[in-house]
Amino acid sequence: MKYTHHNNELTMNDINKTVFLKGFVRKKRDLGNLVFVDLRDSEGLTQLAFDADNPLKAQAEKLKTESVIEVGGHVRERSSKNPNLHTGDIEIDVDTLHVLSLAKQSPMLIQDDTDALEDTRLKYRYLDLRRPYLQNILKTRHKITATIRDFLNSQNFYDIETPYLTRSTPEGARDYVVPSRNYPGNFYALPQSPQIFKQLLMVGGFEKYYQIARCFRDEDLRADRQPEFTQIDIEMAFVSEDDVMRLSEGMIKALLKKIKGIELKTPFPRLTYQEALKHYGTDKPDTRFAMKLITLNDIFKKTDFKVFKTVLDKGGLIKGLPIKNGAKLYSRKNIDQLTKDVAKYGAKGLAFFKMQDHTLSGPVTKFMSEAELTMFKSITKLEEGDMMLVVADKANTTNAALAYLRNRIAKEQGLIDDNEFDFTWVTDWPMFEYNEEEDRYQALHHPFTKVHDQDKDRIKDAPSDVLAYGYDLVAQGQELGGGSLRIHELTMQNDVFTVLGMDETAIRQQFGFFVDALQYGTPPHGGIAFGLDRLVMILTGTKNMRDVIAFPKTASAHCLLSDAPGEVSDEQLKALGLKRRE
RNA sequence: GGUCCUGUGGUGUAGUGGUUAACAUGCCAGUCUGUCACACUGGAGAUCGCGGGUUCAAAUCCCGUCAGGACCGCCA
Repeated sequence: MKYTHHNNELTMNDINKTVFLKGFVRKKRDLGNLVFVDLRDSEGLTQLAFDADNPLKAQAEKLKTESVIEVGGHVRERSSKNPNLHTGDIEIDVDTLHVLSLAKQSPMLIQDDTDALEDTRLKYRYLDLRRPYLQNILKTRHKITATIRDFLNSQNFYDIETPYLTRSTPEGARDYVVPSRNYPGNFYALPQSPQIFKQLLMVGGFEKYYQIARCFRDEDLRADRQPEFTQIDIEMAFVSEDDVMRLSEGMIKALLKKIKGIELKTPFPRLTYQEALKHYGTDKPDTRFAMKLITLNDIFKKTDFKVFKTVLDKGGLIKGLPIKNGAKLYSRKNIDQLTKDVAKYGAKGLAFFKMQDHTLSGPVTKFMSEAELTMFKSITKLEEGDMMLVVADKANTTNAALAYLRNRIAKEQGLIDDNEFDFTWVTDWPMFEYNEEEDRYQALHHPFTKVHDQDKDRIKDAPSDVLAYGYDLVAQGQELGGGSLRIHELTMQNDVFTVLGMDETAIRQQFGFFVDALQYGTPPHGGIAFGLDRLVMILTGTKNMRDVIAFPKTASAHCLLSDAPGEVSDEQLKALGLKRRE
């Protein structure tokens, strides 16, 4: 099929040219003795005109919406122009028309303001994808990956693929698992990330590696989490934390310039993990607005207020979220609602303090001494009309609840500028975190993260105090990427495995090949991985991850288009050595 | 695993105990020479997600179930 132009191209400069166009019939306007057809392709719209004396007019009247057609004709000036359309000054006087593919009635309107609900859109994703909105996002996604590849190629990185069929490893997310035909009863696992393989590439002597790699995690989903997602995976030998962060900043800077025309300032600000938690209650703070949390433990050291006293006796945390002019903005009823909403984070209550008529009021003030009130005012620096929401609970609960409130209230009060791009590093992560339910330590980042030099001799003695060379890149309150320097010495790696509760047998069995590799000369190395899907969301202003993926899955990991997952035949099961239960 | 929201012509919605199940859009037919959300006239199109229960009577109330969504847990 030949065509001479796309549908966004023709203008007054092309008058009288003979052209061939193709595309979908977007809309037909039949005025009786005159028929107009909007022709849509991936680039835009062109209007076709069929006059009263055009022998093709009868055929045009019968055209079905979304059919694929091919037309030939010549470009002419419109007698009434459409200033909203790039090709709005011209139209095509058609002299050949072929229907290449007849369309039956579409289950949804193929326009940006489609009225279809998301499950319909996912079932007929190929129709949904015709909408300019999704076309533009996926085109931007392409531009983003192209820019990233250009940037990393220019820095002498090699793009190397790693296996999708690999080995299940303990720790981390639940694996997607693939049965082996050659080894009945054994399974491959799809990678949660290329972590081990990219480290082995460093051992293999490649000093700069990257890959835009698919990753798979069989966990419950969210608006910003899909079961398969894409990472921009980077690893480098002989580098410091600063080297990796500087490279990442260069890449993000190049992206924002190319995609948004924004000149970002580098280096990005840095916060330690401890600072982030202290000021924002979360390891992924939205730093586009202030509203820093204030720790209030000191004020209530000797309090008579039972709720607070109990919390402090158990080593808990009392923190406040200051809200400028909040005293009038938030009524008792509003606060009751916030209290309810914060319960899902485990917070059992929400106290408030209001500064009105230069007096501190609130349900807790009557339990406070004059000295405590004075101290409260001087620590919180509340001004006339301000309010403070206070949570007293286990540290994790207090932080989670207040971090939620901070984001929510900032949104409600319009404190967030959606066009502001704010990238921040969160550094100095603890190596381990204690899991109370399972009564064991877990790696906060992953078990291959290198610990700070000054901590390396006390990994086994004081796991909770050990810090790691880890760094996350946070933007708009989302974790965009994370990385670390990696362990390249066997002793440190073994110490970490030991803290994680693995004895020598377990280490051999699960990571034997990896531990072996470390013993043949391992360049010190480190790297980072960015969530491509989230990056595209931020750069296209999309709230829903499904909109940045061509064929996404539902919140229950179901593909409505192909109806995956589906059953397999008894023959297939037999070949794999598998049996159905019951 | 848990909490909450939603499910009504092709599509999106209205309908809180008795309606001819309403509206918009799309679709079909007709009129129309400058539309571009064309306009106008007429028409077809609904097992009210599914199963059970309450009731003289259920789209509507109750229970269960399925599907979609948001969130908590989970996601090294």
